[in-house]
Amino acid sequence: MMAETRDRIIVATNELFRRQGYNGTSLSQISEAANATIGSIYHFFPGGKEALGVAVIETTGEMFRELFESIANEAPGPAEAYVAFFAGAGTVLAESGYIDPCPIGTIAREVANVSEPLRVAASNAFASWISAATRHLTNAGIPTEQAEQLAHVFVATVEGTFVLSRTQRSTAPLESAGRCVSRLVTLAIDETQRTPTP
Amino acid sequence: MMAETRDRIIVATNELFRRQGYNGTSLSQISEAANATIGSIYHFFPGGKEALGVAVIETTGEMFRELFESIANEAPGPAEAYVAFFAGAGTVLAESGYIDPCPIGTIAREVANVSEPLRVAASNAFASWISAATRHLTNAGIPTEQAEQLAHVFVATVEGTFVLSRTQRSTAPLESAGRCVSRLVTLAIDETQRTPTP
DNA sequence: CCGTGTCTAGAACGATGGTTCTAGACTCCG
DNA sequence: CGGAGTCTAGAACCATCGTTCTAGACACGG
Repeated sequence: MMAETRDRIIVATNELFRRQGYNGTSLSQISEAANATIGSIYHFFPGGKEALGVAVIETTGEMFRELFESIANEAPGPAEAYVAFFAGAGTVLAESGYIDPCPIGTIAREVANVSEPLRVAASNAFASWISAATRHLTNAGIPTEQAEQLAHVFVATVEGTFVLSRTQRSTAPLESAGRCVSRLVTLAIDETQRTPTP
Repeated sequence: MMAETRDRIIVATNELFRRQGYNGTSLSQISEAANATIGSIYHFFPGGKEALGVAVIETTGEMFRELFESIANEAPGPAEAYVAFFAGAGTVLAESGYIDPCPIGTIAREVANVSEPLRVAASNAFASWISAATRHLTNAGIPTEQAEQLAHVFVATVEGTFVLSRTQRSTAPLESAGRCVSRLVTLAIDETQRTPTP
């Protein structure tokens, strides 16, 4: 009973943040969307809106990391994984009427210089994605340093295409990004195989 | 006299939006930072905060497009241009204490589903960057379709690395992105030269 | 000197923001 | 029953939001 309401609050907040950002969303909106009174929100998140934001970032961060890992595991190869990831994001984006698929980047840009707790939460979420992608790429045989570089670019491109595709209401940037990231990965693997580890 | 105040308002608003986003910035803050009364703001922007936001996006959009073009012209080759662009962005970011270098992406994510005028302004700004980059790449001999794809990825990566670098307070993502985008460009040019246009 | 147009000053408006607080309702173990 | 703990209801708080409005300051051609 208790976790149910808490989860409803987080889910509703997540969607509202994705649609209108952190500062553009009021607690009364959240209360209405989650079918929970403002008193309930403060009961579960005594730190108020900021604490709720941190919880949303942490939840979403884990969710995306798991999503990436499951797509990476199911894909026939590393290169295909990235195409599949961007393609999936495109479908979600278009189906939702071009609501932002990810609240983390939005919140980060709004408050990175204003709220340390929120900035740190976002930074941790990104870091977990980067290390998941790095792990995935080193498993494919790419040397650590280069894998980290590619992982950075992957995460950055994800966030960047979300802005671009959403603003232009088109999935074309996502598709381009999938192809390009996948090309970078195959290129790195080819190089590795030409010069095998001594 | 008149254009002076108007410019001061736009410059101050630009910086405040970069630091705290659109909804996180109040007109009273803008008024104070620009040394202009709220009456002045409404005199120059009768459409209120939204119209001011559109003006900021348009101004910044042109500024970045010109910046890209001048860097592209000065660089010894297409590949070097992108490394230089990301490196320059990194310097600006670090020097400013990791304030967002670009208000457009922030505003876009906050209000793309809430304010059509702002969404359209952001979309136009991005489109102008994409077409500038596409022009630059086709001039280097890359076929149109592939040039457009690369231009999409370039712009998306710029916006994405801004979020990432700012949140993590590190210029590493920007450097990785410069290297990777530049590698994609040289790769495309190499392919073009191997299979010259019939 | 006058008056027209541009720009600024700042009070006033209703609405809503996040937060706090006190009661009340519910569950569940004894 | 009963009472401790968990959760909800909703009024009340002050601050601030974006916007509007009316006066006044200033410049300048006649």
